[in-house]
Amino acid sequence: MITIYDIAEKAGVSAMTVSRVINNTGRISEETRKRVRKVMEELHYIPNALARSLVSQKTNLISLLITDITNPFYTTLARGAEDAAKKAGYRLLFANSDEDYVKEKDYVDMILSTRVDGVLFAPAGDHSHDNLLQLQKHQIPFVVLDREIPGIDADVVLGDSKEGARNLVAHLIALGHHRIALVNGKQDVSTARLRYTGYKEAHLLHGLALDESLVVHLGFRDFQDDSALNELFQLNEPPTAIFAANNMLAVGVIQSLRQRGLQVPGDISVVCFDDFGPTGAINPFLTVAAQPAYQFGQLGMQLLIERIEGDASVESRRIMLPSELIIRSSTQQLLPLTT
Amino acid sequence: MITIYDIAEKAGVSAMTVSRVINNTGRISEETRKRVRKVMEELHYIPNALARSLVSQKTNLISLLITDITNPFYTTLARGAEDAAKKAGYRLLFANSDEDYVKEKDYVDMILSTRVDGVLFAPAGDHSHDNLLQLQKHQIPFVVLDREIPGIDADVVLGDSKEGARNLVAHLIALGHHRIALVNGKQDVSTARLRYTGYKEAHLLHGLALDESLVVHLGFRDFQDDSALNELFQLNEPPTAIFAANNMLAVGVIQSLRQRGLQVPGDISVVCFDDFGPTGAINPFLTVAAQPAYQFGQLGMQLLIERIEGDASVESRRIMLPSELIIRSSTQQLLPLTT
DNA sequence: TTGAAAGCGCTACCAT
DNA sequence: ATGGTAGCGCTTTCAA
Repeated sequence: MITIYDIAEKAGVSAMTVSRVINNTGRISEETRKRVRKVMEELHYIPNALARSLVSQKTNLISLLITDITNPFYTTLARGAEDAAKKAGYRLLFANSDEDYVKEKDYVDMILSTRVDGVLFAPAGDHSHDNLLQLQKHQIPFVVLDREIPGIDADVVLGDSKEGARNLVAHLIALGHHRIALVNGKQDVSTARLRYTGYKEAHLLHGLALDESLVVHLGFRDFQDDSALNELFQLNEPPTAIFAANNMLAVGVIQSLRQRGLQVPGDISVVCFDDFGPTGAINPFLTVAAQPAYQFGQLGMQLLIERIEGDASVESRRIMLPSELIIRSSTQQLLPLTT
Repeated sequence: MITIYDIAEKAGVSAMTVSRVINNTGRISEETRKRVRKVMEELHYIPNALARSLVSQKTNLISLLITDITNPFYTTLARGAEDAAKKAGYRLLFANSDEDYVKEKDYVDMILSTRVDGVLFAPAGDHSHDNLLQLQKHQIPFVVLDREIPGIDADVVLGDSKEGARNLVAHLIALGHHRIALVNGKQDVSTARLRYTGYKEAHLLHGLALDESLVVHLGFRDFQDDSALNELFQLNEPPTAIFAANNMLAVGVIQSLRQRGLQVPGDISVVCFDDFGPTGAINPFLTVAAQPAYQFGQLGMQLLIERIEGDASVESRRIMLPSELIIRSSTQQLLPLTT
């Protein structure tokens, strides 16, 4: 491996001078600079980031932890984060927790030993608390994304889950639906709780009675089989519309409905939180509350870099991004029953 | 920051003993081991991977370079790579070249200075040659994914583009289509070339004349506007079917057809290479040649780790994964014209 | 079973 | 404008 000493020797200067040329620090004569540069190129010299980081205590690495890399919401978010990181000269260390607290903990350990400069953290849920605390204890700056964790005071970029849910359900109510099922994520996730709240608020607001038998709690990725929907359709008065609390659940719901021979929106209307990314454009079908995923990543990264490079003692910031109600063809006016 | 010296002092041993406890090397009395372990926990000690790597010359980092993180083919591939890496104790340094040779070069420089143990490299195209050579020059093991690069001798995991294309086109021909357009990626990408070859072979095989005016060369992500399709529909005998050379192009094609008021498959059939990941299940619509994306990543990572840990002088391996023809509702029998 | 010394490749600090 | 020295946190090597 070529080191600055190899360069120094061949260029007839000291290692320090080479270091200065690499970092553009201190005063170096134009002539020396050129000579050193030339030798560096001849020897195909590449600075060793490891050594550099060890002494500078700065890795220029930021860890991005997401919960599901196959979910377009998170990949779009990742692009936003990546673009912002690159612009500021940071590399991304990538991790995927799979909505699993144990995997998440493993990654936190990795992150800690890697000495990243900061972490962009999309937590699996409330129990991520301990993992976040672990970061805090070791003074690693982080920004929380998408899900708020009770008891953790940190910069956070959130979507407005309550309002988005309210709009989605209000839209269904306006179409005449009053038996609206909610297929939700687990209640240890703030977004699931808030979407539930929004769902309830919309009912309240429009004078609709709540029926808890219409609410199904799954995990945001737990739509393995559709037995969970069985109860829904065995009710005396089954739902005429379903609100899926995120895009992955919506995929499961739609598949399940298809298997049951139910047409969307003919037999039942469906809405969900989150859009489907670029490939969703192939068939813009579902009525959704679309979150600005790219901005989640971009803004989060900006906040994080400010923390890293600026005054770390600034008060925590809380950014809430609105979602956009996009009405498509999965919802329609409820037709009067011909019973 | 807590170091092994802090631990050593508090435990009343030398730093070396602490190091041995951490790494489970050498012979240590059970008593000492326990004492050291206890102090490490009390002080919340986390080994510094930087320092460790600097001396061991091993980072346990593998860089995964893909061309498009919003493409489900690559995200599914990434999951495969991640799972295999994790199993073997490697972390993933993530990079996204955006099908851009310059971005790719920037990332290669980063990779080089980071001293990763290896690179899983999905190249932008033939001109990635120089970037790959750069890795070779610095003796970084790598495995090439998805696209073969002329002049680069390395392990490579490929899909069978030629056969997949042949099957897709043969399927269309069997349905009675004989005016089949190809909307392809750029010709500096091996998969685009091979899909073109497969397209031609299918024509040949089934005694169909080739018409170059039916072939449109875009980039795999360059479907900004649909003017490219104008010529296709101004032909005397416009196509009755379109073969999009990958999933992202298919999205563009479908959108464009919709804007032109053409029904798929009623007015025109569409097929493409690559499937659409989990969210595609919401509306399994397109007839595709689906590649085993997860396996691309998993196998590639396995090959890479073998290279890193095993005998680096083993001859290059070339794995070709078949694609699966999945017939869905975007293709139908060509109806006789009623002119 | 344990420890001391040297050094991985680089930069901060103090000299000149 | 340039160089020497020390040290970042760890492991390798040799010694006890």
